Amino acid sequence: MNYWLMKSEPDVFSYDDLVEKGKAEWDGVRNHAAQLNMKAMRKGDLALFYHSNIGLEAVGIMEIVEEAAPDSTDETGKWIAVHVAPREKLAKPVTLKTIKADPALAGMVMIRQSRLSVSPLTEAEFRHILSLSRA
DNA sequence: GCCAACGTTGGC
DNA sequence: GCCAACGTTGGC
Repeated sequence: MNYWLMKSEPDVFSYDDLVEKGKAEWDGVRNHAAQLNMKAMRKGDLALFYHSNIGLEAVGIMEIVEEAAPDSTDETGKWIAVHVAPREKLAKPVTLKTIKADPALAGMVMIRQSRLSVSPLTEAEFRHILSLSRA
């Protein structure tokens, strides 16, 4: 089982939008590093949903329910997307500020490479963020 | 194949 | 609104 962090601007697509839809294609990713991460995703993997630009916080957990397949919004046939479903909304969002201030999370790929929209998390990082959301 | 110019992302 | 990081494009 692998863990991931996926960013979306909430005014475009928020965690609540995902809850409302029940399941959604994570489309529109046009970055090779992010694409590689999505190709490595397996059914059952868990991902944190992070709100970028507005909110700047991890807000919920989702599950990868379908592995990489052609992105329906892509006409070139070059890009893939996965499908995700909501699992659990965090009791308390974990802000970027909190993440940055926590030495246990200093190694997060998202922190090192802030522009990457899909990044891996270690199991320890994933669990640590969940514990912060309950604090 | 290099690199300058330019565009985009995302935090501040 | 600004700027750093970084990916892409295009001239050479």
